[in-house]
Amino acid sequence: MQYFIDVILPLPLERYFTYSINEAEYKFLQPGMRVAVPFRKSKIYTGIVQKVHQNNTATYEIKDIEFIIDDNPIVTKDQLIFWEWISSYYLCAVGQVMRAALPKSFLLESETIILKNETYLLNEEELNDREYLVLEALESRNALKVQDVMNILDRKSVLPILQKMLDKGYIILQEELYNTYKPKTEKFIYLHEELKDEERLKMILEELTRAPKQRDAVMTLFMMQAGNSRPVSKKQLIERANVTSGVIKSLVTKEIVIELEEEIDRVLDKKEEGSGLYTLNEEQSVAFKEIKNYFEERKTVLLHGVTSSGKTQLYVQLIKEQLEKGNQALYLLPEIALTTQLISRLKNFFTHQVLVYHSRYNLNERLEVWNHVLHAQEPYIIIGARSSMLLPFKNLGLVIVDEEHETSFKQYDPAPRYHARDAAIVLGHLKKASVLLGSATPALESYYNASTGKYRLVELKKRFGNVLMPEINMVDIKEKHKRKKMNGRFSNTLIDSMQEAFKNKKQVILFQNRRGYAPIMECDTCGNAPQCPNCDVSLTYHQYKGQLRCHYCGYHTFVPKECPSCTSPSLDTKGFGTEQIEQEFRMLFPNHKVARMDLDTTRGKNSYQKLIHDMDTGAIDCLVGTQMLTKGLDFRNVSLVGVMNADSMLNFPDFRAHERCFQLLTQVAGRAGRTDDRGKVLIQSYNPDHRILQQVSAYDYKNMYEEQIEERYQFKYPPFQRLIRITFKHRDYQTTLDSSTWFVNALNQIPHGVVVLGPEFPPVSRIRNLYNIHVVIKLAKSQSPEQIKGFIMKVKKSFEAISQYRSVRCNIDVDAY
DNA sequence: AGCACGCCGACT
DNA sequence: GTCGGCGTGCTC
Repeated sequence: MQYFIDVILPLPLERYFTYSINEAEYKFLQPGMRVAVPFRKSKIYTGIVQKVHQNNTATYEIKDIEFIIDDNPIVTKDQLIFWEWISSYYLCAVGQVMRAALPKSFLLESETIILKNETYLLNEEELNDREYLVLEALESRNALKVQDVMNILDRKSVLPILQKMLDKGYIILQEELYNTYKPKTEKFIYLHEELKDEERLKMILEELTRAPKQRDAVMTLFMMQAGNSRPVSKKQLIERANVTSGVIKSLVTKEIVIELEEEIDRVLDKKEEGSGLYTLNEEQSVAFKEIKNYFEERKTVLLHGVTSSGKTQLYVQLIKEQLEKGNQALYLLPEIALTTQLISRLKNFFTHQVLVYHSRYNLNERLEVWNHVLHAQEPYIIIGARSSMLLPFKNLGLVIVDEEHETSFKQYDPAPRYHARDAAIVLGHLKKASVLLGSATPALESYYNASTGKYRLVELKKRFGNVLMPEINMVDIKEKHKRKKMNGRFSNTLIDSMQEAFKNKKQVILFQNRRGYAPIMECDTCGNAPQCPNCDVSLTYHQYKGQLRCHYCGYHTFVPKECPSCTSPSLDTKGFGTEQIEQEFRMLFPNHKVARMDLDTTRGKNSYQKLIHDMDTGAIDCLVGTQMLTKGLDFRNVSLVGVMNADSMLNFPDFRAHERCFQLLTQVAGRAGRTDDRGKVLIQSYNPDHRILQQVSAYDYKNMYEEQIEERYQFKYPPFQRLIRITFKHRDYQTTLDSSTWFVNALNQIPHGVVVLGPEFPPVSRIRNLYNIHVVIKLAKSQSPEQIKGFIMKVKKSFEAISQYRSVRCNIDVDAY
């Protein structure tokens, strides 16, 4: 009898790989377990068992597995189904989904190790220089990695040399498997068993009279142990007893105390009871009941609640109910919204364990979260970004996607290019869990789904505590310029309102969706503007750093003193970014503190947290920032929000530009007046009568929705048609164009009746020296996406077989954002 | 993807 | 000759 397994490997290959196993392994192995398998010449990879079976239809030689890694599956059956769905819907290999889902620490990979062959008696005469160098290095270090040999010989290709040395018998090559996961340990100190009774303890203490520090330590330990069931860590003891580790060491030698190293949990902190108990107000209670009714119908619910209407309180209640039933609950948020403040606030609400999962977690922490979710000893609430939906849920009862309109829920690179909101709904179906989408400015797609009955709509129209929505006013800066009422980028209206806010000891937020000082530096004489050498964009002027920077590839140079083209010294800037606003603020309000929040100021590890903290404590009077400001920040004392220029957002060449502008402006506006007093918002624009700006100031989401959805219908965009975007990238212009043209022609030869647009250069057509071309496929809802996707993959396969186009990168992005 | 293999031009 | 570049095929 022969036995086989099909294995998923973490590679972008469109198939499973079959390995043979023995009978015992056949009985033991289950889908979802990890196995180490040989792959290619000598490498060893980690695979996930997808299927255990006995059908050998293979025409090739099947290898045996190396060994089994797990005793129990670490990936659930539902996950395997989910991976399969992601792979087929978003057109990528299952292996890529596996890569994205599994914490890296789960993936053991082998590395070639070079050892000296001790049994070979070599004479130095026969060695050439390189061989001598390698063997000499092996004398001092008994093992080398391939990388080490590269460094020693100072050249790239060392494998042929090593191969020769292997043939001659000088060295031995070995594949070493790495397991990067290391449990975290901490040292704990226990009183020796025999000293537990007080009599003995007293004796010891008397013996220690001549060592007062040691005596202190023992007493402190005794007290700490008495008042607490938890073991005392060495660190704690040293701190409390105010002794050095040497003191503890002598106590260990005297066998008065015992030191034990124990594994500790990285991700579950010892839980103090959750305290935050909310009572829902009337509007919230009604919404709460509605949501629960719709969940009974097994419908996805869209919660459309104005900013600061208390959506979070509803989430907390719904999650609590699930936890009480013993279910897990998943709370998805955009990465940037996952701040320490928010997480600790949420943790406060729950008596149950809270697990957090996002990109700032290191590999070991992620692995521990995975294991906790998988083994689910008790109900957990999992708070996380996009990728946390790929965790091994057991009994998932509820998924909440907060700020569901956020485009960062769509992953772009690398594949799988999935949308966490859409995939969460599929996950919900699979796990029979309820799904709630929440936003103050829902994505048109979601609102459309709610209006057609695919989802159910629940609304919160009032702010919590009956705070009024901020008053939004337009400032016509064309007019202001004419009347000379502008001071730099600030209109007199804005300045007056800021003065008033500061007078009332309130804070101000200024929004400008562009970082740096100015997006373009230009020569007054010849009009030349420095471009990025690698990308097809102008360099942004960063005054603070004295640099010109490219926002696409990170290229930067010093600011030239004169025009590089005509040597004229009169260089000027065009447009403006947050740096310029910050600078002008300092001139206008020299007595007030200003800070800037954009990618440049939040790069450091804690800088983001610090800005939020300074804002909370009032150390900052005014915060200038980019759209980073809009992501779920909750400042209590902001009374005024100023939008420096709304026009750049309106003139963006994208069919979602208007929707995004509405969302962005509504979200920044929502930062104003979140507590008692009514906040104020001023939007400066050259086009104050623009429909979108009018809709923003009137809080008329409905109207915006109806107009935009009409346009989407007219021009055949989502949600009426699906978009699949194929991107071609290559360093050569002509190759990029030729290859994409070939692809479009091939697609058009298949009778399918879908619209293929392109090839077309996107607005920034060269990034990091790669030319980009887009081809967009528009799919009517009536057309079978499976069939079309099948066609696309077929064309892609033929495409990849063409040798001239081999080096062209070709990405498929389903439901591109 | 990523790696071995093989072919080719450019050097000591 | 030998080094390193790049195109091609293939992974159970």
